[in-house]
Amino acid sequence: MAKPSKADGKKHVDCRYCQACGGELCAGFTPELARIMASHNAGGRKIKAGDDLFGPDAPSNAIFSLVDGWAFRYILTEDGGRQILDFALPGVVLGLPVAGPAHTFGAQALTDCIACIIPHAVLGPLSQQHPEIGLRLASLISQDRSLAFDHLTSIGRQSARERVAHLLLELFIRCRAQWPGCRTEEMHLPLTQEHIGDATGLTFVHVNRVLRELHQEGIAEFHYRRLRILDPDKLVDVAGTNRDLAAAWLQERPLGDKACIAAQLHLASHGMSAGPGLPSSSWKSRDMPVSGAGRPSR
Amino acid sequence: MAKPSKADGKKHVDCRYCQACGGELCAGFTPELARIMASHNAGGRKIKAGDDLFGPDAPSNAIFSLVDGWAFRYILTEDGGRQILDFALPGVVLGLPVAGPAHTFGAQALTDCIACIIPHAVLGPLSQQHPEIGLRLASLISQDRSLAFDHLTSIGRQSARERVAHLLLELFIRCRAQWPGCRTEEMHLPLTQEHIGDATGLTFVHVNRVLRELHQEGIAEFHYRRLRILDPDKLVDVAGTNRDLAAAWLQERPLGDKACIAAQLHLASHGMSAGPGLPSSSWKSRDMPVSGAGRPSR
DNA sequence: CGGATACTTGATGTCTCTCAACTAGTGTGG
DNA sequence: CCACACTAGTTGAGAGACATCAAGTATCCG
Repeated sequence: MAKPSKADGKKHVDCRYCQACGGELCAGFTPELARIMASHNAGGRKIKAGDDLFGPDAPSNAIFSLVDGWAFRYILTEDGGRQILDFALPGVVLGLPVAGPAHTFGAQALTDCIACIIPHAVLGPLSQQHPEIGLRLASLISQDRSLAFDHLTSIGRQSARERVAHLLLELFIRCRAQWPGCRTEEMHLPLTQEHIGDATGLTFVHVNRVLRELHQEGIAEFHYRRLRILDPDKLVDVAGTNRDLAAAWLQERPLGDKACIAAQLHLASHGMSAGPGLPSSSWKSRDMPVSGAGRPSR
Repeated sequence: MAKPSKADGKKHVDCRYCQACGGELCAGFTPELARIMASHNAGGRKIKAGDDLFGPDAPSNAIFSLVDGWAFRYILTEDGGRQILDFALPGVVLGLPVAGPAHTFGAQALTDCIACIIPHAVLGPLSQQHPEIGLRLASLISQDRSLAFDHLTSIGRQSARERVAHLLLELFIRCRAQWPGCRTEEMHLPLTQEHIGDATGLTFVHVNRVLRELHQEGIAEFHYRRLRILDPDKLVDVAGTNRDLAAAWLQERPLGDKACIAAQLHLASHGMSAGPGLPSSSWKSRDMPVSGAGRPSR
């Protein structure tokens, strides 16, 4: 994935191999436009797990399209707390232009990452020639916003138990949408319980207790970066997720009702992928793309 | 404001009188483009206080630019709860295109409202001819997102006291940015304590207790839809707001530091407006634009 | 294998919710 | 201009969810 084009020293990411192009920034663009986007790519930067893609006070001057790896966006509070705003899977576009001169949030890599960087400066002229870019950006930010609204509702109106279930389900569904070839109910989730706490507005101690509960009840298990969905139906139930939100997560693939989500998960666990399945050997390399931390075990 | 152009029966809003054009959708557009936008306006719809501009399950097929009045976006949870996502002042654009076919949220009028409606169907072709529209939309949604991120952080990481102070401060600052002529520390805020609760993830009972506290401590007072900032500095302090967020609220008008916010508020209370002040008689009509509920008293 | 990180568990405290009754303010219709 | 009904706000008591503090154990990774 994201093989460097031509020479290794050359920093351009070859969009033909860019996972990000599957679903996000360049999706649906003509090959010509995709090529143009690639030519404006300032570099396929590698970011190590734990490092910031950009800090909370960094100027907002470029688009980061996450080609490979996991990341999250966060805000630091004045009293030393951290709120995780959302998690970013490959294909997600971070660091979109904002109103002010700087972001109010930062983005940090959870695993080693590769990001495709397009300076804002080229966006204006580029979108003049290719108007679809503006609308594409609007659509991407709109997805961010939907997710943010969803988290807001979860944190504001759900119990700890529901919030944690909600987050696990969200990440599981997004993962499956991202890697359709992955046909297992067990996945690598490069988070700590502290990340879950910071995303759900809880302490990691309490997250731990909630996870124990969910495990004891046979609903889901999360332990040292491995997530197992034990009972999809119950999980959907506890998460209190409505079908619309799930549909939004699945991006352009609306579901009929809640049962459908569970059905999807069942399909997953029973190895009956909906789309044309990838060879089973390939899920590993796609699910755990780049980092050492991304390895299932060793 | 928003006088119907030409005949009263004709539904078009004359953009020359549209407050919304001051800061949002059409801001910075050439007069020609503004005229084109106006010509695509499907009608200046009036919505009564308490009615939905669009419901949570309504198809997402048009842009609602709020010309006059207050509104809020919300999500209803499965267990009958409501989460208010954000409040919309005149100029805000609601109902932007989303990824899926329907919104996952609804929008409800707090006061009588006038909205300018532009069908999504015309956006594609229009943005082909006028590429700046796409980027403008992206920028507007990005502002939504910033606000959502901010609320997320407040709900996830602040105490009840801080959350309420934070919301009051946000609304106060946004109001002042909206109506620069308004030079008083007392304003009309068409909310109930229940709205505040639903926005901050608290019960209205607890909101009430927090408001009593803030009042007793001489920080702020909110009572029957009137907000009074008693001590701007303390309020900023309690809200735990950092300058970046405040700058984002003030849209394109970044502040130096926290003291600046307080300074702004002081200016407000002392009648020293920064910009070219409006005649003092005009603030009333601008602050309480349309509705009966919007009247200071009678 | 050893240090560092992540996870686990218990005891205790507190913030916020729930339930319930009551009061104040608003707006309508006479 | 007043009375009434309705909505919004107020207050108290008690319970529960979650945080905090503190000490331990498991897992990872070099």
